[in-house]
Amino acid sequence: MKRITIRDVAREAGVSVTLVSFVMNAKVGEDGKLQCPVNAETAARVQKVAKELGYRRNAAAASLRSGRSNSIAVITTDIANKFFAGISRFIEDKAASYGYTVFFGSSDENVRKLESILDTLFAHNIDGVIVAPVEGCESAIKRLQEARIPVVLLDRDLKSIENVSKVLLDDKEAGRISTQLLLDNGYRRIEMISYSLGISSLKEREDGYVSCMREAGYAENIKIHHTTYASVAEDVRGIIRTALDNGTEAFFLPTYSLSAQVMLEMKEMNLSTPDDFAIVGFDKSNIYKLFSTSVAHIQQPLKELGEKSVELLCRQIESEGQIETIVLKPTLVPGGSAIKQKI
Amino acid sequence: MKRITIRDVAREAGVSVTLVSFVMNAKVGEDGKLQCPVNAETAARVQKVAKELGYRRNAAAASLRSGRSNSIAVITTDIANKFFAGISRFIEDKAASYGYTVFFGSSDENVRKLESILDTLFAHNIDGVIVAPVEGCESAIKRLQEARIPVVLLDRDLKSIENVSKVLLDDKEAGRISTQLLLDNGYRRIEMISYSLGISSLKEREDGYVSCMREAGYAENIKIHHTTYASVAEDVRGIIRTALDNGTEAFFLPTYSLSAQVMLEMKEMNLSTPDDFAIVGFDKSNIYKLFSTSVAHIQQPLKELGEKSVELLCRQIESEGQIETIVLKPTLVPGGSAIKQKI
DNA sequence: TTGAAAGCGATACCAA
DNA sequence: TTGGTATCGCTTTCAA
Repeated sequence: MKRITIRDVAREAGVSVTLVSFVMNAKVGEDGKLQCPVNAETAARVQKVAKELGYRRNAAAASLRSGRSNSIAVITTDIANKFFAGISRFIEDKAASYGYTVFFGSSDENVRKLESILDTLFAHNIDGVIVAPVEGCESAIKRLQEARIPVVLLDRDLKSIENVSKVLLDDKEAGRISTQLLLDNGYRRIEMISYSLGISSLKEREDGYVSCMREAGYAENIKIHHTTYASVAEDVRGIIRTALDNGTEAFFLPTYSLSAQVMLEMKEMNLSTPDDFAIVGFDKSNIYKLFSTSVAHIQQPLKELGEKSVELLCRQIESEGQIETIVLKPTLVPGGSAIKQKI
Repeated sequence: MKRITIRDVAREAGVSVTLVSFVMNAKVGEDGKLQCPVNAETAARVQKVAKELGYRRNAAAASLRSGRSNSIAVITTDIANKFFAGISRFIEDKAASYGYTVFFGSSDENVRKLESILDTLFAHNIDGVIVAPVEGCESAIKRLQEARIPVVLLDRDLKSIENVSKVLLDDKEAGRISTQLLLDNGYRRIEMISYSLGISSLKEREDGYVSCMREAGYAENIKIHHTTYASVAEDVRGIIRTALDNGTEAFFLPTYSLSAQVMLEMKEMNLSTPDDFAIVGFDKSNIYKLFSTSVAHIQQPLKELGEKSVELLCRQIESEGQIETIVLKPTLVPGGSAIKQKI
């Protein structure tokens, strides 16, 4: 079964391959008409023949000739991670609406892996990349830019990179409102557990916490514990034990996994919130509703994050140099875990 | 900045493009040597030059000429869904190890959407497809086969399709052991809530429940409630209310979303497990640990499911007609939600 | 072991 | 509005 080519369609329709190409690439205007320099009747005939013959464009040929591929890449740290999995879906749908197919890749917070994925994608002539940068990936991003591949940074900022669009959460604000909620409810000895990942989003969430504590006059209570993916379970256990002894009253947990880990540990140790600790978690999840006491948490606007990043990328692809940074606001979902303690 | 082509490398290395092509495509044998009909020294020189010049293969050109693309597609119903997001990650990694890049797509349980995704992928010359079939997609799958594109069915079976590899969970067994756990702990009035999706996996889980109940002599207690994604919240509430009145003792919940929904509703209604109902849930999640009482649940071997599907697909791509069906076993994770009721 | 040359199927340029 | 044709970069014969 031979593949139907543009030539077959041209022959059958009695026109040149040029016309067929025009018709097949024409966009439908707002008036419902095809936007291309082809006679409407001819165009209709070509479409009919193409359909009858079961013609499908060969993307490889188109890409070879045009240098574009109608596909974009999304590189997050882990597509199985709650936050990125949620966003990916919105990216996928939005990209499809622009006519782009999406390659997904997971970097595992690892520069080498990120570079190897980019290498593969280079070969595929991708038209643009949405990437959640990892520590130390600046040069990889710069190489993309040198190859004139449009880039959008998602979720994490790289201050040293210019000429990229960015779609970020107002992470500082997230840290602030979480801390403020705790302060408002009478907690003073508020601590934070974070990852030492060297990425802007966590850094900003920490900054938000710190500045809020400072402004409220509790600078001396500021304490940020740092852990890693590998040792989080163990570290969290230790942190909680110490906190019990030290009279810590509350924790701000700036990611889903940290929140889950703390909640698991509290369950294990038979601690309850807000009696033993008040907590504010991060990202949307059923766990916040299902915990013994509902847990207050920050919610990120996944849909906007995903869709905006596609929009900015497409804008760059279509007209080079259209750079923009979008910072979206977090929402604080209240919960029993951060209300005033019974005295 | 012009793109470096195979020609540039050839000129610089003083050899023909043919040789460069050979070298760039050579696989490294077990002995660490390149497996290609090229002098080892020449090959080394070519590799060196290619690296110096920063050569990157143009996948579009290669694909156009060879008809293959070194990329595969994975179409699940929703990449943001816990189960598929988890599996995707394993697929991605395994595919990379075989040298394949992966396109992901979400069908939303919708044949039309699945077909539209396949159309796009057709254009991209994909070498194979891993797909979680949806109700009524048989003809779409058959079209793939006619185009000689290798297919692996994942998670759900289509009895009427021949000549595909399949990677499935032993869903009937999952239904059986869940039900048996409840029976073993003294529950008799066990019911099930399921989706009316017309897919084999749910059907089999239901069959497992039914046959287990029957064999235990409680056929008259068999009851399966069916709901839909759109109305699950509302339906579950109703089902639970009715169950309270009717003296239902336990529920088997064959998906994560059903489990979560039931748990949310129970929390809302201030019901506890196993006192009000015993429950057995599905898929791995923190919610089962964090609920007031830990919840027993079925765990699927995500890693095996993902990796095996890539393996079977690659085997088919490499030697056409190598078909195999793999059925993996579920694991039952016990929990307080299904232990004997205090009397 | 090496090289020359013929396409793969589209797009894009130029001419009509 | 239409058509002819060079060309994108690679793989793949076939011949040397």
